[in-house]
Amino acid sequence: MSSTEQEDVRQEIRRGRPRSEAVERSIIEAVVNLLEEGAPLTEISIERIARTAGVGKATIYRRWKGKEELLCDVMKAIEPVDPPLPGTSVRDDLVAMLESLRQRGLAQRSSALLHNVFAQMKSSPKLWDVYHDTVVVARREMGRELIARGVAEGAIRADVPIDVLNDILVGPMLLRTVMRPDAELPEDLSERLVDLALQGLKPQL
Amino acid sequence: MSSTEQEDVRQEIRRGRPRSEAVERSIIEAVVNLLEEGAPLTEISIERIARTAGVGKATIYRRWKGKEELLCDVMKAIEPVDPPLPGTSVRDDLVAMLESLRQRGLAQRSSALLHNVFAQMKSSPKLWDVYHDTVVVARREMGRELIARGVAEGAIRADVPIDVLNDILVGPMLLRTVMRPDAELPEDLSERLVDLALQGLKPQL
Amino acid sequence: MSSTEQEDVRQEIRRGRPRSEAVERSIIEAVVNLLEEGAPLTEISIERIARTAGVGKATIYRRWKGKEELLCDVMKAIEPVDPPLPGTSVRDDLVAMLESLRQRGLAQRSSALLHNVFAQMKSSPKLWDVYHDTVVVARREMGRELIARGVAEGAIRADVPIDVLNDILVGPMLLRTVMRPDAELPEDLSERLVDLALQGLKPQL
Amino acid sequence: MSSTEQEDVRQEIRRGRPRSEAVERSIIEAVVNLLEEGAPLTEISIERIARTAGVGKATIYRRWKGKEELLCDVMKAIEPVDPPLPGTSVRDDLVAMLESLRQRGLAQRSSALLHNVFAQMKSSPKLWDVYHDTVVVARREMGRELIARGVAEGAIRADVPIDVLNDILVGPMLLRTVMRPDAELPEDLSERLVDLALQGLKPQL
DNA sequence: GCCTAACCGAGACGGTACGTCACGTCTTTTA
DNA sequence: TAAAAGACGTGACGTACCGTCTCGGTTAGGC
Repeated sequence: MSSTEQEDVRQEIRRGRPRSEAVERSIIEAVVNLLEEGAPLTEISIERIARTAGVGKATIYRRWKGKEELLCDVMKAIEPVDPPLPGTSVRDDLVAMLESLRQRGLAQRSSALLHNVFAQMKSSPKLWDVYHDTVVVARREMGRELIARGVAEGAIRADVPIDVLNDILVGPMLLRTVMRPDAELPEDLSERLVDLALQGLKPQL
Repeated sequence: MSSTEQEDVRQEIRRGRPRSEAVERSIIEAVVNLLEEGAPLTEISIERIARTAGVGKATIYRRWKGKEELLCDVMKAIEPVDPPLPGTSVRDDLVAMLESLRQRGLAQRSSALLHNVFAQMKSSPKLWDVYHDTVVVARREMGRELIARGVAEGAIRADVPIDVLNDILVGPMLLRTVMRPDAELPEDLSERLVDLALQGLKPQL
Repeated sequence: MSSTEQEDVRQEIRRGRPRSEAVERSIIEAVVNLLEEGAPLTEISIERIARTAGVGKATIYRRWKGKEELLCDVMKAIEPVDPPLPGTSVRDDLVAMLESLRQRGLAQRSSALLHNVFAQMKSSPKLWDVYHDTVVVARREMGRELIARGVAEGAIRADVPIDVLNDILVGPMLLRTVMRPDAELPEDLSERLVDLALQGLKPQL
Repeated sequence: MSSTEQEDVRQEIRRGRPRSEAVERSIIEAVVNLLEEGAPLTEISIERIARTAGVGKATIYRRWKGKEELLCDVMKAIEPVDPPLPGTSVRDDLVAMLESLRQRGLAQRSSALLHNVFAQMKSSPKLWDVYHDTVVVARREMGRELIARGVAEGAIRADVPIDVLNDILVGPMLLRTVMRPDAELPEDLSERLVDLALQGLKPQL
């Protein structure tokens, strides 16, 4: 199901030969393969995708309006699902949330595929927007709920807007994974960042 | 001065007609104008730049190897210089550092030019790398020195690697300016972020 | 009745839903309409015909092998029948034969439909061939019989092959109508051409 | 020199790299080769021409607006020049004029190239028009002058419009060569047609 | 005051990809 | 089984840029 027609759920009787799902899959798979070969986004032309997928160009344009829309669907196909939170304590859940970000960062470095998508997803504004609207916003919502729980439990101060608190927790890890692709990501990084955020940077007594 | 020939400083006797600096300027200015008109990076073709600048294509290729290299020089031309730190205290300097980031974020939203460059600078890896190597790294160095001073003065705990501390301070503001272009950036944001980072998120006694 | 299945007259028991004759008519009518709108043959695609006729493409391909065969049937549908000869004299019959050619020429100029078909029937060799084999050859046969009668009656010299005589009579009118679409076709042209051909171009005593 | 820019004779200073005549030649030659291989006009796509000529598509479109204009220039390149008239007598000149038409007809049958061009030149109205305007009209003018001379010399009757006389002479041969490609063209055909036209079809005393 | 080399604008050149259209075949549902 | 609808692989269309390559014409230093 392409992103352009998601709203087509209404029971319009689709006439004529139905679109082949196999074709849809092979197109997305072709993009994934090209990405895995390390091809930069600019070199992944629609014509090459069609050739790789063994598909006509028109078949691609019938489903997506352009390369960007197609890539959005590809991204959705690759994007891993966030793991459930342990739920033992607010602090542990915060650590788990950051840990999933760290894992994603590691995945980017190990998998040629993810690396390519993320490193160059900065490419198109639309692609970035979709990523932002689906992944980022969803995760932010998760963070907000978590922090609200912490505030209610008295573990987190109540005199600061939740969004600011969220940024303070998520920002550092995101800075490391997205903007500093060369930085190390030690195993205990999530714990340290959460604890530092909670306790502050001032010397402890 | 183009990035491709910086090493050409050695006193090779350049014969023939020297390259016109006016041409160089008008090319960069053309890109800036196109960017200001809101044209997405993909639509800014070399041919269009040449047309806008009233210049032959070869004249561009004589100076830069491609669009990316040209854009790197354009970026250098528009990138504002960081303001000096007040130096009154480590806390004030940290606030000033974050404040310069916040100003940049505001500029991106107000100036069509900066907005375009940044929002889509995620475009090309090379462009990103140049930005990273020149601007980001430079600013990180500034942060590192600042924090080192804070540690020496006893204002910041010494048991955490400086890079981690830096990320904790810079990350939240960067998250707000770069990755959440829709978020508000209140005037006292820098102060609040610094203070929160220093004091921690736990409820204060 | 399509040209591809003319030999299908034998009483093969046709099973399943019978082909709709109305569909057949509406397809040919669609072509005629498009032709009347002045569309050049190249722009009359099978898809457009199907759309105009409100018919599936397959329904067309089930009946004709391609556009040319379809057009042949269309041509048969619009080609007017030759009027009968008066039979009063050989000379009058020759005039009547040429007159029917002249009428056709005038029709081409007045009717957008005929004009289009003829002016560009030069299009496809197959279409031309069909026209030649059905219309031209048939008319030639008519001319041959007429001239043979004239020779038998002593009105036409017997020392020249009939085909040559036929060409001498028909050629000038055809040249005017087909190859010189701008030329005038005065009412007495047929008479004058026949008389000139009979009497010769030399000055009369 | 392409047909689209013939009027560019005015001494405009041509700037930029001049168009290569070799390229121009190789394009036309490519079309000629494809025609000689017997490819029907419809199968001779611009892309195939470009491929055969080892040339970019844009290079073709830079010179000609489309396939038709290109074919017009190709036709000019193939079209043989009419031989000079003997001038001994009006009758001999008329025979020579018809003979050149007959030769052209024979050439069409022998050379795969000419055959293809003429047999399918009926293709495009534009191509036909160009042929008409350059070749046909020119030849008609030749015929008109010839006949006017005959009338002045008293060899041809003066009471008939020259154009009609011309059609009576040229029509039969044209009918044979263009519209009846299967007909025989005996060596003495030109003489016989001229003599028959002059003397008339009535039995001679 | 030439000479010559490199510059400059313009634009032609062989390519590649674009997004659209039509081809003729196929695969659905509905009749 | 036919019919309407429309998806499918194919391939041409005409356009836009790519990066390279000529052109005629400038514009400097070195002779």
